[in-house]
Amino acid sequence: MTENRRLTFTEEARRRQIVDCTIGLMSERGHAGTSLSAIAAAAGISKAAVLYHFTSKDKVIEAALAHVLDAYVAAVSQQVEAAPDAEGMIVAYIGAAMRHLGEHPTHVRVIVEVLANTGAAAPGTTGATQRWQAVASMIDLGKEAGRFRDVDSRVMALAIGGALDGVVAEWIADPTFDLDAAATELQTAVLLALRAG
Amino acid sequence: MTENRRLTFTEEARRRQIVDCTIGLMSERGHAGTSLSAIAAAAGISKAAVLYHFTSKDKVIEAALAHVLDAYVAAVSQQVEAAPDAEGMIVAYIGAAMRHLGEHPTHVRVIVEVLANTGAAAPGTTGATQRWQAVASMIDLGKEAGRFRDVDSRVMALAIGGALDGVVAEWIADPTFDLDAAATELQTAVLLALRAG
DNA sequence: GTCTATATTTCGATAGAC
DNA sequence: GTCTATCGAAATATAGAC
Repeated sequence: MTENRRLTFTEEARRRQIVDCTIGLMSERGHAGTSLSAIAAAAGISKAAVLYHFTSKDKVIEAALAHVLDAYVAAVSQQVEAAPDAEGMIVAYIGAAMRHLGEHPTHVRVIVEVLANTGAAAPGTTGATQRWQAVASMIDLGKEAGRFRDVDSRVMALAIGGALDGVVAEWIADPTFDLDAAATELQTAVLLALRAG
Repeated sequence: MTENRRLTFTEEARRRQIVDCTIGLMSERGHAGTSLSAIAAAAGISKAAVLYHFTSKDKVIEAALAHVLDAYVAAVSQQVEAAPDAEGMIVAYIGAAMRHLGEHPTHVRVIVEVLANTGAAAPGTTGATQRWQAVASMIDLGKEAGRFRDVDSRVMALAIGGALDGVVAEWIADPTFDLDAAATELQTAVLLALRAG
């Protein structure tokens, strides 16, 4: 038993290590540009060693995508759930998303690819749909409470998500870009665009 | 002379044909996933034939990126220049951009990649920077005229560009999505977010 | 000037040593 | 159970036929 747990533990550590390296490479070259050899080299092991822990290259990519999305959803939902009303949720969402992406710059490009590929690369979970639906329901909440205009919540949710990506992508390209200030600016703008009256 | 012009003409036609096929493939698999063989097959010629007209695969990709960006800029700037004031320019920009992308769906993914790669794949022209600067100067114009709030025009320009991409990407994934209605919704939202008072 | 045939490298995956 | 050695396919690029 003790032996089993030790093996499982190191196995998980290896998988985690491989996934981390893969995310790093994907953030530089994109998923199609990330070769198995590159992953193996980055992890300091051989190609076949990678393919032992995962059955194919696609499985590695899949695991990396899942890890990135999970981290994003976890970081964001935690903040959103603590908000009292629709406006607070939107503000919390924008703030949490940008903070998370700022703390995990290698995740940004991967997230954008997941959304761009529209589930083709992440079979089962259509990341894009998941994301806009979460924001759309926040907007619907605000509409029901009479705080927001009668907007198309799907369109606005997609726009907010895209705006986030656009701003964060610029920060990736230019690290001197003030991400905190941008988050504040975005929060204000979105509320102005949504508010009733 | 006549012979020279004829040769140049067919040469240009070939290049154009190759570029068109490349854009189609890139829109499906992304730039790293688009192989020289696939391009050649799509164009109905051999790999080496492609490499005669362009010196390397990267040059083909580069030409495709340039073509897509040029078409985008041309379509948009034409509409924007006809607008009388800052608000009209913003509205025209959003409308023209979404109409253009709607008419050229294969360009969408390529444009997003250009921006995501931040010039790494398109040496010389940093597409992302070009794009936000154009919108930012429209916003600055509105600020000077006292029509817009004192926003950070760079942040807002990036957000607007990102919002466009997000909405259009959804339309690609779901063709039943009403792009015209979304454009109207976006125009309204952006003006609300920018307007002074 | 245009493209076929070929060379070289790198890819993802398997079989089998330890 | 873990990884080295190796395979066949597909990648890009070149050399030379027409």
